Amino acid sequence: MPETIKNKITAGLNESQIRAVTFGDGPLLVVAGAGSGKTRVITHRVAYMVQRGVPPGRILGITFTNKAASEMARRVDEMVGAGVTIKTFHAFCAMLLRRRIHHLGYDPSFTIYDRSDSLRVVRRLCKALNLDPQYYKPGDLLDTISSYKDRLESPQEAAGKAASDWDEQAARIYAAYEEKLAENNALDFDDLLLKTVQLFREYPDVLARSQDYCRHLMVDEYQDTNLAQHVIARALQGKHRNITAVGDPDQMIYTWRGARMANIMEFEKEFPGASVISLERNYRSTANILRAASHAINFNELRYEKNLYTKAGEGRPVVVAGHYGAPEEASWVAEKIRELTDKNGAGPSVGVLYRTKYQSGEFERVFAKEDIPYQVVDTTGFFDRKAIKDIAAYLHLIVNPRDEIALRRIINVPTRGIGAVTLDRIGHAANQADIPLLDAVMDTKITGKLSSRAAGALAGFAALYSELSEYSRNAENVRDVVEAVIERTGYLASISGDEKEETEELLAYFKGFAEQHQNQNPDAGLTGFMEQSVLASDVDGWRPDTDSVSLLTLHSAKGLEFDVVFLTGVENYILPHLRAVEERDPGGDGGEGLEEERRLFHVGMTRARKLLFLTYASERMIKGRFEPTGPSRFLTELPHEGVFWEGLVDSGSRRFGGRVKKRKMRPDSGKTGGKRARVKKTPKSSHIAPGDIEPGGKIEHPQYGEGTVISVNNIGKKKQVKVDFDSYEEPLTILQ
DNA sequence: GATAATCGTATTTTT
DNA sequence: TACGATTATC
Repeated sequence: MPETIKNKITAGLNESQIRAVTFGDGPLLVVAGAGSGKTRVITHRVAYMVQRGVPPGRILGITFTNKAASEMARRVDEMVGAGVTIKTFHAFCAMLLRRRIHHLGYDPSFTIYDRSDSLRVVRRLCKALNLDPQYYKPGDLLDTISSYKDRLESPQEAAGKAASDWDEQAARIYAAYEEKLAENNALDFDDLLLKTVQLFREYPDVLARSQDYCRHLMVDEYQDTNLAQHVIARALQGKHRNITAVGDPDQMIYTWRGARMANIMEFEKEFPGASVISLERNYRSTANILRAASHAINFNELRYEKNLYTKAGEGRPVVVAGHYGAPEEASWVAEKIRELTDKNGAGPSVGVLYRTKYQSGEFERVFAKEDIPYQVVDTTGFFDRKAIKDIAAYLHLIVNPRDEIALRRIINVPTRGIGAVTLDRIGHAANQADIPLLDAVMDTKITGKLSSRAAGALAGFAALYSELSEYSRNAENVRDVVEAVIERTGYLASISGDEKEETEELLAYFKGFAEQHQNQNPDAGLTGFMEQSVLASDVDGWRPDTDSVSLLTLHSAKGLEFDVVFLTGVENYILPHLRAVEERDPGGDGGEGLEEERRLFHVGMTRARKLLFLTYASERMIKGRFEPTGPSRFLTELPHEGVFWEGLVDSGSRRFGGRVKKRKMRPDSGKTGGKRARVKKTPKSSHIAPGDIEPGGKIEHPQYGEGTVISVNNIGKKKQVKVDFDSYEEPLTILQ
């Protein structure tokens, strides 16, 4: 290739980035640390391939979220023009299945069920099998089913492995669930992957065609792939053996959704002859932030050794700040944000990160009071709203008349006098005749046997359905169909009171979305639109902005960056989250669960460009009770250099650095937990009594008593002092 | 069939 | 504490 083109593609890249971008054929793993410019590497690598003569249509890029897919598509289009396929695993599989799933006995108009649809199926099955929903919780059963499917395990295998009654019932529900979905001509999210694997395994010609198109496969966020996705990736590259997997084991935070560390850790074994390139230069954070984050993640055993470095300056120290409770923590954060924005009119982008969603409440309260603009990154998508799901159910039913879940959802919405009893009878009749529920509803021979009132109501619905379905067949575009459904069902008229306005807005938005989709995908039709609606949950496309503070969980912060990050609630029980640790290492010191929590901590820290604040409180309201929490063990894993401790440490710190003690149970408390002692309010001063402070010297602290100074660090006007107090196992670092 | 009362539960959430 | 989901009641 001519040097000039090569130069254009590699301009501004560092050496390992260039190696990754210009790597030739064969399997390649790019281990891309946080902030190492991996999106750049991927887009430039695609451009490089195109320059080398690979037709864009033969390059397939896979990402994890729609947001990532559209962002990457945009950047690739900019560099090489359109033509490269960039999709999520699920969208890619859906596309393939629409064309090929007839082999497996499904109709190409299949519905994709989201979690709430699946949950309805499971609930119905539990009821049918008379399972106690208190013990056999539908949500838990569904999670279990889903993880079987992630691992490509059939109901039979699940039954074989069952080690308890609960497992056996779960396997039974799994089998029934699969049957029900097939009956409904529906696939859940896992099926999109699973059926693709099945298709590849059973129909070599289908696989061969896909392989032919896949001269180069690029998979981003490989650390978060589950087994099914890994198998698909392996199958796709089977012919040309060109796979570029990009990921960072230190950012694997989705084990609970089936992510499998082995996929990336054993990449070289899975793809023989693979090369590995590490991107270690960080372009995002200051040296202090990067040092703190690297130091912390180094406590993990299960990782690729990486040595992140930056050429950025030291920056300001990472600040660790303790508070009495969550309200104080929130006020402190608000105060800091005020300081940051007061100084230089245009404020930095600020992210407030927390482990659990409920922690957002305290910040919202304080920010509202203090007039700090904020936005909570809310993951409850637009398509989860009831009104949208209702209208969508009509649309699903039009596309796929066998979709019983959709039918049951809307047959009496708006209310039209079709109650549970009527539905039950129709259901039985449909079962007897072995026909889809909708066919029974539409069959006057069947409905005629019911009371005339019920028969009339059903006839009304049947007429409505025929009308809508007829309309849809002849309609020019999707927006019109959506509008027709809203109008002719009289949906809005049935909503009363204060919800009306909101519903109106939602539905208007839905129409707008349909119109937009129509313009962008003129040929996709109603089926394509419905698929998009289910798969794209982040339609409203949130992005960080500098006009307001972003409040978000650590999980949703992945892939984002902010000038200033407040990583809050870095506490025992919260940041290594108690359940995450106990669930996966009962009675132990943490194990894999702890390592994943530590990765989460690391992900949070590495979101920061310039300033990083880590905050904790001594107690926190959990499940309606005040629980003593105190500084997280992760805080003891920070380096001494470049970390500034502020406003420390009260009685919660007794566990500082130590393992989490089992709390005493009251003898009479039947359930888990028991009553916990309330933390006494302690004075918040952490200053050491005056006197000479130097290494080796003895000091007396008003709260911690006597101790020996280990080291002194001058930071600005203050001193950071590490002290070995007689009453604590681990040395504490305090600020003077 | 709609509303009120009660119950149970609270980690993370994309596709 | 606070919310959603299920159940009880009219």
